[in-house]
Amino acid sequence: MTDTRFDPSKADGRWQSAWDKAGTFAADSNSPKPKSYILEMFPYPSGRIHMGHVRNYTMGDVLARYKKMRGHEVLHPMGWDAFGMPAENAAMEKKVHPGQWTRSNIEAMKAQLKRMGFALDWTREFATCDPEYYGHEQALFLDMYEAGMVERRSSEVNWDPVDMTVLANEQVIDGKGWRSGAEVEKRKLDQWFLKITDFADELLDGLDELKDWPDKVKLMQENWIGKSQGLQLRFDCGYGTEIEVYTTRPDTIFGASFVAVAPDHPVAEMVAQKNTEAADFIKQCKLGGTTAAALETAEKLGFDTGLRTENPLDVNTELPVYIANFVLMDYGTGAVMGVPGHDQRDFEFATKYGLPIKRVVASSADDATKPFDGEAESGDGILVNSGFLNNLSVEGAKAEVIKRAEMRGWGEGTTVWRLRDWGISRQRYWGTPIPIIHSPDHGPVPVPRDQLPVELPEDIDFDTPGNPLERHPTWKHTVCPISGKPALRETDTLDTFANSSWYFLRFASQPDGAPFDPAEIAKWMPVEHYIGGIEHAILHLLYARFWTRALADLGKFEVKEPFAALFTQGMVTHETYSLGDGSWLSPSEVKKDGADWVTIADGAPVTAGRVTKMSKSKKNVVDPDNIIAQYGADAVRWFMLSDSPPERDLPWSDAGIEGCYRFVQRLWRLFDAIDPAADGAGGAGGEDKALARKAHQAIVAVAEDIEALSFNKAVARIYELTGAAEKAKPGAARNFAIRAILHLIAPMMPHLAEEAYAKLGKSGLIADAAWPDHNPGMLVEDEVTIAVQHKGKLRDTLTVAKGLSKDELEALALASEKVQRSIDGAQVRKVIVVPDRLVNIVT
RNA sequence: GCGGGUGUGGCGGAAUGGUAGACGCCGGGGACUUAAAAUCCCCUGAGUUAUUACUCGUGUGGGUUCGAGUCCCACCACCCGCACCA
Repeated sequence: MTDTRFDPSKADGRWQSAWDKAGTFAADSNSPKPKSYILEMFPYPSGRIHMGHVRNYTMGDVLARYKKMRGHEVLHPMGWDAFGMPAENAAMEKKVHPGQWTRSNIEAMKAQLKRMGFALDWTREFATCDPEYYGHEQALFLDMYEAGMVERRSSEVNWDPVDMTVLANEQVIDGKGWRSGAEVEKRKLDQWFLKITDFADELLDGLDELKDWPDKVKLMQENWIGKSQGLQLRFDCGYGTEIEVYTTRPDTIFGASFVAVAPDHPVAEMVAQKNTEAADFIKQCKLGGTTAAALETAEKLGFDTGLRTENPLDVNTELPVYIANFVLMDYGTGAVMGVPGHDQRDFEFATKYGLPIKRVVASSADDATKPFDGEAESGDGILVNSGFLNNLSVEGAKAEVIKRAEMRGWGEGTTVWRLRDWGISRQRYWGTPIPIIHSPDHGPVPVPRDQLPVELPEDIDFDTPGNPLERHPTWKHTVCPISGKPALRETDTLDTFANSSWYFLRFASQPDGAPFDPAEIAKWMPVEHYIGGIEHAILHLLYARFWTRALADLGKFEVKEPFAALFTQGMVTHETYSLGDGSWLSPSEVKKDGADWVTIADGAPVTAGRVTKMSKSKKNVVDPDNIIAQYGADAVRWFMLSDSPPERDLPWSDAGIEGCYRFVQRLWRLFDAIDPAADGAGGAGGEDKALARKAHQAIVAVAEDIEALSFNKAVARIYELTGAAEKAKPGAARNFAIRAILHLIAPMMPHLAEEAYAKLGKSGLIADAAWPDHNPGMLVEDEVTIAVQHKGKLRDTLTVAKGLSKDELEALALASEKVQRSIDGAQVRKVIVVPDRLVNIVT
């Protein structure tokens, strides 16, 4: 009873080294135990760990430690998603080599992660910028290349005409280059693509197997893949010109009032050759960025080509052919038929250019002439004003039009995917070099396997914009592997999403001469729980699923889906602070003065603003390191798990972390209160039994909560049991409850748990201990509280023995004085009884 | 613009269609102390009221039901993603 305070500054480091020394968290693939692979999305080494990482890795850590207590052999690895643009930006701004910058960031962040006491297997650590890792990635790329999964074709990029460089979407701000401020243009380049569309069907169907993925993520992926059934039809424009159009609404064909093609459609280009106005319009369309959001929010512009076509089902209608900026060459056929009445985009376009808006779907035949209320109607109904389609349902009309088109030969029913092939070329230095040699005689040729990895040159400069690999004096000059004649290396590097598309396989096994070992993959994969941010719901997760399927197709292993269960956690948020001039202040620069906020420096008034995601730009960040130093890792971990459900945002608060620290100390005092002499004492009656029951219930409930990742509920249970144990009299039941609490918190507050475990004289580590057993007979309550309602409103509650019959409950409820007063002599018409729950009396 | 989500006290949140607000934070009152810190106890959705009790209350407006935070319809606000940020 000498240590009245738990001192994390001493205990944290002690147990972190103890785990390291014992190799507690090194995964043994030869263990006979059931395997659990717990993985959190690995971080980009930006320089500092942020609270989002802390939250993410704390959740995974609790699961990993819990599974270990449950007798599983756990793989819980960590590494670094180390390629990417920030390193190049640092190189330009701070004149430091991207590799050196990245390596020192990794070192700093690893030390921070260690201070959190995460149960990680550091023996499997790697960074994607390790030549060994990206060398294997190059080999996998060549495997895909040789299997016909890779293609080279022309595609648009954001081009900065002043800096003469390709820009990422995030570097385009309001259509202008972030550094030069120049108007960005779309420019076509030859680039490499992975043919993910060949897997579209599989990736869509595979979603059904993912029982433990959130429905919202599966729905987002489903919509992204975007399988649609429709009609591909041809419009004859005369002069031997035909426009192939794809539509998902063939039923509305009688409502068509124009045809529009993409600015880079062959027909648009043909028109532009003879018509300078058309050429100018297309040039206009090339301004601005390439993102879908930019294209779709831009004002809808069209150019009348002068070409005219006719509706194949309604030859009396002449349809103008437009070039339109909202039509995408990449989707469908690059041309659409415009039906303004039943498509909002077409409606706006038709309104702007004075084209007819015709109703062809209505809720009933009587509404055939009903005017539109300022917008298109895309809902269901029956066909009107549509000749032989009249009175058919939308679905029936679709089938009828497709049937007729196929019969007459002017179109056919087809499936179209929204998903596009994955452009993986990046005109940048800090990435995986694409292992291809451009031979003057043989075209693109794979780099021979024995020459892998193709390593990045170290001596590069970032003094001028553009790709340093392209400018390097010697690196790209090599010889053709076939002819031996001089040839040039591919200077594009792989999209960094490629690096994160197979890292989980490398964590599971890392043999010397191969990317991974199929036997080890079979032992560990799929990942049992994958945890990360919702922002990765589509791209990263779809690409990782694709690589896994592609590699399985190549016969590398059997697993088709990499992540059995997915969990997407919310962000860590914080209040924002700003001065009158709108400049942001960090939480460490402000303090509370009564009800107001002021600067610490000179007491100037501060406006406390909205609670938003912690971000450097708004300065509303709290550095985990400072918090760990002040409160210890366990208080921080507890905060990350408390209160907010893990899938929702977690608002950081100083009061909250202080509360967590107080709870750490409260537990420490409670653990001190175990009295081994009382273990044999105490009966099974009254309070003792109630506390013992609470403890048994908590053991079951906390386990269920952790398995469901409902950490906030587990935390609330532990608070409840702690409160009950504190109030209880010393005795066997109390000792049992306290020991249970010690084990229940072990995955969440491992340093405190180890310290208390040792102090209780236990040998070994609680990290290696088992989850406590419970007695099923101790779970059942023998009394229940019944709600008694009159006309749906609560009038009284009754505490009764569990399992009373409906009649008994009804009698008891009617006997209640409060209920009688409420009924006030009115006639009872109906009584609803839910056993062990409630009685509702209706008068 | 399109796709997906979220909305409950001062704050974070809990609640198989069945007692709304568990648990935590903040706040108020008290105990201990020379004093403070720490700790412990009590109160704490709003309103009316005798501490009895009643009314209102889960983003807004409708609906289904004996009973709706939960189900249905319409709307509002905010957040995430949109293919070269990771």
